[in-house]
Amino acid sequence: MKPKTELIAAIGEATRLFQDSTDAFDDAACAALGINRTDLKCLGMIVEANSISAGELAAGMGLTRGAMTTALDRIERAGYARRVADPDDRRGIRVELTPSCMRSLEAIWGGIRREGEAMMSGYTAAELATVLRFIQEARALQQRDTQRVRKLKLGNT
Amino acid sequence: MKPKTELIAAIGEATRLFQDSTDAFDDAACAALGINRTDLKCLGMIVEANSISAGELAAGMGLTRGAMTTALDRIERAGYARRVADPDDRRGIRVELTPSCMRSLEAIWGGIRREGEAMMSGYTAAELATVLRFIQEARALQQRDTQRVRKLKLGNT
DNA sequence: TCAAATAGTTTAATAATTAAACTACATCGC
DNA sequence: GCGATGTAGTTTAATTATTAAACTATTTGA
Repeated sequence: MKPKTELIAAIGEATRLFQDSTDAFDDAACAALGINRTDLKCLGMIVEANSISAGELAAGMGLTRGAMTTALDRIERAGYARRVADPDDRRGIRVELTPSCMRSLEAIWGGIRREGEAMMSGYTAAELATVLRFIQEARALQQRDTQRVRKLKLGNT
Repeated sequence: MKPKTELIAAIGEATRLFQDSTDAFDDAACAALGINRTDLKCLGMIVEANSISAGELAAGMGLTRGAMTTALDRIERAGYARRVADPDDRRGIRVELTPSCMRSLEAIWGGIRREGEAMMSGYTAAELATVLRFIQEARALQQRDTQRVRKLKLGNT
């Protein structure tokens, strides 16, 4: 077994490479769908929520409502989502994926999801529990540090 | 211990959340530095390479050389990198980080790197080896699937 | 019931990117 | 050596994405 310091350095590097590879995957997904990264992230949020208002979407995306309007115009024109009237608020709309979009997302992510599950089934439950704990701790740490960085003002000293 | 199917589902979800949190961290880093995501990714590539030509940078970023010129203009104006003449090719330039940029990057990433190392030191060497293997397998799988998705043409059926 | 707030759209201006033309230098075949 | 061809980076014009702010329609609540 390698010493811990080496393993720790290797995990740091591997994590960075994994993030790069996630980025490349998302780029390929955008190219396949013929949309940009903003719109892909938007589709992801709609999938999570199942149905979501334009305002909630804008807030979650970190976009202005104006930008959200044009993004939804693009996405709707591409046939991936639809605005539907909000039954509870006549000013509002809700956004839903089209069936065609769900099929496309499945064509892109279905394979890697199934392969990932197969890969993970090669680990013992104890190992999986370790991996899960690791990922959750890493995320918690990263979220705390994001708070710290948000307060950071760099004077470019 | 939870059953494996539950652990597998939980790891999938945790990975997604970790990616979102990485995205949020990078956004905060951009805000602190006063640059955009393109330029942040660019700084990351320069850090990795230590010194890199404009053309290599453009290729790595997936940008045209024209876009690279304007990105480097922005980054140089912000004081984070410098063009220096390539000693081996009088047409070429090489890009390097400024000392000020290195300090800013350390101010942003130094904390999380140290905290990450401290967090990992709470795991046994065997556990770390499992985590490392997991991340590397996940990346390999994702890279194979990226290839597949690159060939995918979706007719939006 | 009317004033203030909210949801979404529109508009004008700005920022980032591409494609293509351009300049300067390097390299390859003769 | 020398000219043809290729390469590195920049410039320019057009396109795309985003913001800020004004605007319309509706809701909320005093």
